[in-house]
Order: sequence, then C-alpha cells, then structure tokens
Amino acid sequence: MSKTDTSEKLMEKIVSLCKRRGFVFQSSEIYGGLGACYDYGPLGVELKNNIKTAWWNAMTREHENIAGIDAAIMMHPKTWEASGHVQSFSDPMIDDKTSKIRYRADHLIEGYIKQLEKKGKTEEAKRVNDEFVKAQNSDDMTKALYELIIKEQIKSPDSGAFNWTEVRQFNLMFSTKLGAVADEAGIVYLRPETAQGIFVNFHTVRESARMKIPFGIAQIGKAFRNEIVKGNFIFRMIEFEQMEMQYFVKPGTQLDAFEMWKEKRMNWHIERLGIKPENLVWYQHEKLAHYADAAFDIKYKFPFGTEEIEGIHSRTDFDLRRHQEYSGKNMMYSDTETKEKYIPYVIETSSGCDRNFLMVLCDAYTEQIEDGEPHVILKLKPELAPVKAGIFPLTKKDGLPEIAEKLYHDLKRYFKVQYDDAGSIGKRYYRQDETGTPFCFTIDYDTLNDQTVTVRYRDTSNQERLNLSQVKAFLTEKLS
RNA sequence: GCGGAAGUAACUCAGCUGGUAGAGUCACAGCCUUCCAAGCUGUUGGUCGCGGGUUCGAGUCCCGUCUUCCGCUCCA
Repeated sequence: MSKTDTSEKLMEKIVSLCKRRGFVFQSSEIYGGLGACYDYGPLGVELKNNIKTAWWNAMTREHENIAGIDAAIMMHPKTWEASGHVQSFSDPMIDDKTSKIRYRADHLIEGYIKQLEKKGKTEEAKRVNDEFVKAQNSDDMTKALYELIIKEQIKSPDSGAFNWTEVRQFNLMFSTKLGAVADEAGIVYLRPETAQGIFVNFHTVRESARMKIPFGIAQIGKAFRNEIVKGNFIFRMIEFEQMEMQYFVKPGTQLDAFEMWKEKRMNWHIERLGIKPENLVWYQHEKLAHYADAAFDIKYKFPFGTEEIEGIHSRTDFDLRRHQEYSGKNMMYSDTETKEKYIPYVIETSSGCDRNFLMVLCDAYTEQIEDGEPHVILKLKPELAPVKAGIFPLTKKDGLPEIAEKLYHDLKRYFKVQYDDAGSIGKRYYRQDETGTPFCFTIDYDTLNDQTVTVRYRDTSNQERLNLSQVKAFLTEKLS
C-alpha cells in the first residue's frame, strides 16, 4: 500500500482489480446489478475455497473433538422463535422527517417513559408503560406503536420536532413459502445465521461422532439478512457465508474456553491467513446480545474503517435451553463419569468468510513504484493464492513451448498452475504478480542444455535455477 | 427507507452551448522478442442504466424508474 494513497482510492483499486482479474463481480450486472449481491469469479472462488479449507482444516482436522456438519438453509419456523430472531430481528423503525434521523420506535417510547420517571411523573410513566406493553403485544404492533407515539406527542430527541413518518417494520429475515400452495402456515425463513443448524443437531452429532464434553461442531454455510444498510463492496452483503464453530462446555468452565478460543482464533488469522498483526484489533462488546454473557470481536483495519471480521461469544446455555423449551425435547448432557446432568454452555467463534476474503485482499495489496508506474503485487500467503505457479516458455520458438507445456501438464494434477506464452516475459510476470501467484517457472535456452528452469519469486523478483525434475517437490515444500 | 453524488466498451474516462459515439488499458490473433508491463499489424466488444417526453434530430434538455457510491440503526 503506497503512502500517498487515500484509503478511498485504495478501496477503488481493489474493487477494480477484483473485476478486471476475475475475483469478484457485481451480481446480475447486465441487468444493472442487484444491491449488496456479488459473484465470485474464477480466481475469487479459488481464493475463497482456500480460505475455507484453511479454516476447516484448522478446526476439524487439528481438533479431534470438533466435528463438521452442513445443515440446511431452511429450518423449521419454530427454530427462529426459539432463537429469538422472530422477535429481535424485527425492528420497528420511524423517521424524523425534520432531522432525517431514524429511530427504533420502541426505543423512542422507552426513552420517553424514562424521561417521565426522571421528572417524577411516575404515575404517567406507568400508564404509558402499560400502553407500551399492550402495543408491543398487539396484532398490528407497528400501527400500535405509531399511534402511541402520536397520542403521547413524543418528540424527536435530536431535533425536538414532531414530524414523524409511519412506523415501518424491518424484518431482517427473508421469508419464503413452503409447498406449492402458499398459505400462512407455510412460511419458512432463510437462516439469518448458521448457528441454529448446529444447536438443533446437538445430540445427533454428539452421538454419531461419539463426542464428550468439551467438544465442538463446525460449519461453513450461507446465511441471509435483509439489511437496511448495505455496502462497502462484499463487506456487508444480504447473502453471505459464515465459518462458525460452537464449542460445548460444562457450565462454569466457559470463561477458560472463551480465553482459549480467543487466542486460537487471533492466531489463526495471523498465522494461517498471513494477516499483519498490527492490522487486527480486539473489540469488547459492552452491550451484549440477548444470548451472550461475554463477547469479543476481532476487527480488521479496512481502508473504509476498522470493522468486525469475527465474533467470539459466550452464548451461555441460552440456545439449547430455548430449543428444549420450544421443542419439548431434552437437550441435557449426561456426564457418564460424574453422573451429572446439565445443559452445556456454548462458546461460539463466528467468522464472515466474505469478510475474511476482503481482509486477505486488502492486507496483501501492495504497490511498488517502478519508473513512475505502480506495480501491483498481491502478496498472498502461497497456500491461499488462487494460482500457485505460472509456467512460461521464454520465447515461442526453438522447442521451448513444448518443454513448458509438458511441465504444465505434469503439474496441473497437483497444483493450480497457469501456462502463458503471450507477450513479453516481463508482462507475464506482472500479470501473475497482480493476482498473487507466488512462483513462476520459465523455460529458457539453458533448459535445453542442462534441464534447469528459472524459478522467480513474486515478492522479491529474485530468480534461482532449479532442476526441471525438482519443480514438483519445490512446490510441495513451499505450499506445505 | 431518508439526504447527497453518479451511471458512456471488460477497466479508467473524454464527448463544449442538442447534429445519430471516441481514447488509453485489457482481451484475442499474428509478427517481433534470450528475463521483469517494449514495439508493429489486425480483431472482438457500446441500441451511451432503463422507460417516457420535448425536438426534423437526444449521450447531451425535461420527467419517471432502477442501480451504484458516501452519510444515518444493527451485525458476520
């Protein structure tokens, strides 16, 4: 990243590179695009898969007590009542037309009640509060809240104006109809988080994988949120992919597990994704979600601001307890040694795959000024690079292409490699630098004599010679 | 959803007060090329976001609409 670049410019450059080189495209672009939806291109899908594999392996392969699943996107509607999403994901919003500021309608009324209490008008506060509770439980909650705001003449906290829009409902869950005949009973939601697919499978996974507490269940999958505020490229999408793990522990031990996972997850970003440590920061939640008793986020210093890429939350036994309540099924764990029975506590590590992808690109993006021209290098960790090596004949004659093609065919079974004979050799190196390919092998005139090739390193432009027969071993070693 | 800015080739943009589209880059083919974006030739690619209006004539003026970018609540 060049020091003269403003962060806005940097983001533009990354978006432009993504389009031009086939990392990420706007969805349905020929129809004008669809907001906050993006498609991963040929190189993007490789990079994204590599990130997912790095996560999956670190979680499931390197932890014998973590099992993986892949749950359905659509779940029984009761799931979302139990999880609290039907209630808490449905926000009644109201706009002050004077100041153009938006408020949560329920927060507005709560604020008003508190003000009354402060002024000593306890009786009136109680009356409004009763009406507030009644409005919240009314069949048409948005209308009831609106009528209450109008009736009590609640003014805007910022502008002092009494100039409201109607209360509108912003439910963040997407719904669709199940079955050919659509009726009210058939409404299902696209999951707004992947976690619930893990909770409802708690017993089936535990038994089939023969797990004992403490153990975890890992999952990578799509989730959907009908966001009011979208944007920052792929940072906030309505359809996004989560990589998350729920770790079940004995109540009372959750804080130890919490600390362990905090450390492990931070290290994973630094060691496995190769993110510069100075660009990652911890953020502690002060206002906790309805299910949590401790919550930290890992944030990354994006060009557009320091934003969350992973949450590590102590979810208590909220989810399992609620599922036990709503389903009537026993969600207790029986410890066969101590004969104890309890609902386990949960530590969640939940990371946005698309956000990791964007972070990896931002962190790897490098410009070196050469002869006044910026030379773009994506300094990706070799394991993550979409293409592992470029294979070039120095020129298109004298038998060099034939040797290069043979090398390409020998390697392509094992590594994602690219053959290129178009343009000058410098241009071909440049193309690979821009897409993060860590190594290039060039067949030249020396190859004809001594069977050696040039290996050229992306980050330094340094070159070494290597025997043709050792190229595969070289890549294997560098990528492990 | 509200306020501000903008939509012309795959990318970055030009197109002045209306006269039926251009540049550079990229891509592709060929020539050339003995190691870091060289050069030459050619080719592909646009009903100027979409719809309507004014006009003999609209990329350009007017209206609507969609989308994107920047701010306002929440989150992975």
